[in-house]
Amino acid sequence: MPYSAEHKEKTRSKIVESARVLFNIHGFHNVTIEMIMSEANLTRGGFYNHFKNKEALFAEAVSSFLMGRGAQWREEAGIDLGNLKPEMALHMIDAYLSSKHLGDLENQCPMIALPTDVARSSPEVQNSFQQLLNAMVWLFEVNMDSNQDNSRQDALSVAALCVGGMVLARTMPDSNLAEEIRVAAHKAATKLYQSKMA
Amino acid sequence: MPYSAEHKEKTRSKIVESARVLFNIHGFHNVTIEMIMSEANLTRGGFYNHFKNKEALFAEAVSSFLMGRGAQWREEAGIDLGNLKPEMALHMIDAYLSSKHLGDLENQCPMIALPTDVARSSPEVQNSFQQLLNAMVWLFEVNMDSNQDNSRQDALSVAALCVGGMVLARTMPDSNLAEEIRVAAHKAATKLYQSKMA
DNA sequence: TGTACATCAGTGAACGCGCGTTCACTGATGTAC
DNA sequence: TGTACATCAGTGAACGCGCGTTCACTGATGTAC
Repeated sequence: MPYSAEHKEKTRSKIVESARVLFNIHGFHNVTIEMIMSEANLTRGGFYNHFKNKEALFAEAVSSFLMGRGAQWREEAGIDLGNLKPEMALHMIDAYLSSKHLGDLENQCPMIALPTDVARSSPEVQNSFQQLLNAMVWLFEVNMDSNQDNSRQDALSVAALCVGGMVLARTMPDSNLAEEIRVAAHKAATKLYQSKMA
Repeated sequence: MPYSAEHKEKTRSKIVESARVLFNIHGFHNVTIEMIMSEANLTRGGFYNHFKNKEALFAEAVSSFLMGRGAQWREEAGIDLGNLKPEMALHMIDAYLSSKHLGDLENQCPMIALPTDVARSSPEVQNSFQQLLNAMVWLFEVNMDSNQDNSRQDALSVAALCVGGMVLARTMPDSNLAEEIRVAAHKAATKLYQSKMA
């Protein structure tokens, strides 16, 4: 049994991570297997030792964000899932709708970078995407005052503001307008969340 | 001077329209020149009599929505730009965040169908996209009470809710969740607009 | 009015490149003895 | 402990298909006379 199982697992993760970054920046169709593998310091032929095809990798790349780079995001924003407090959802909104996040194409949330690609991809990819949204909505919802009505509805709306604001800001060629959108969505999301904050 | 200028203009529009529909449904990369031309009852070679390349057509397809199929949308929703009334912005929100709009992939707003493709495309395409957003924001802003503060900010937020809610709803594989998002965004957008309605 | 002509929108075959995928191979590693 | 061996992760060349783009051509149309 040459090469340990950990060895294989490790190169596999390297591939997933370089794919995540490249897909995020360039989009699914503009990234080639060759690009992904060479970014991971491998050659293209080895790809199929690890994945059925390009689309299967896409699903993994999207879902890897939640526990990978997304966890780092949460940490930097002071969000501790083991010890949640209602202010932490505010930090999430701050971090998500920050100009840093807008400019960080590499490590941006895939919901901003790839929604269109995902919508036209396989169910596996869409499920990965849905997990991301569910996690985000959960964070808002669980920190809202459970005595108030419609907290789920508002949690969903805050998520729509976060994603919608960033998707639009990312696409505008006029960066002043992009900033306006980002700031507006940030204020609206904060206000909406605070109105229901536990 | 064989073939009238109108003749050429007519087939040109036919190409733009079939491109708009196909891009909307399948995304930029999944549509071929061959598909576009045969949808317009033409053969692929003629394409370059009308457009510099595929991306130039993309820009036109996106911007054609505003005065083309988008105008039809507005009409059906009872929005008359020549005789605007504040309720008409509510109708816009209703129509935009309707389940009909969500399911109508062909004639959906390109901001929902194509944001990711546009973000990675040429400045021309991005300008077309920005026009769409500006038009939407303008409709909200101009109908808000100008005595109140931050009406532009709220207009931008309503737009972010409209687009974000629909982008997310379109991408969810779980259609119950998709509906939840759409309805939540609709309520939030309506409430936000009404709070500033003129 | 009818006919020859020039134009150019439209045709369809061909080109050439790039990319996803396959495949025969190689060589690093862990194991058996 | 050292050596032969089996495994399989990784290599890199090749395949084959599809697509954007080009090009020589054709034939429908408006114009000149």
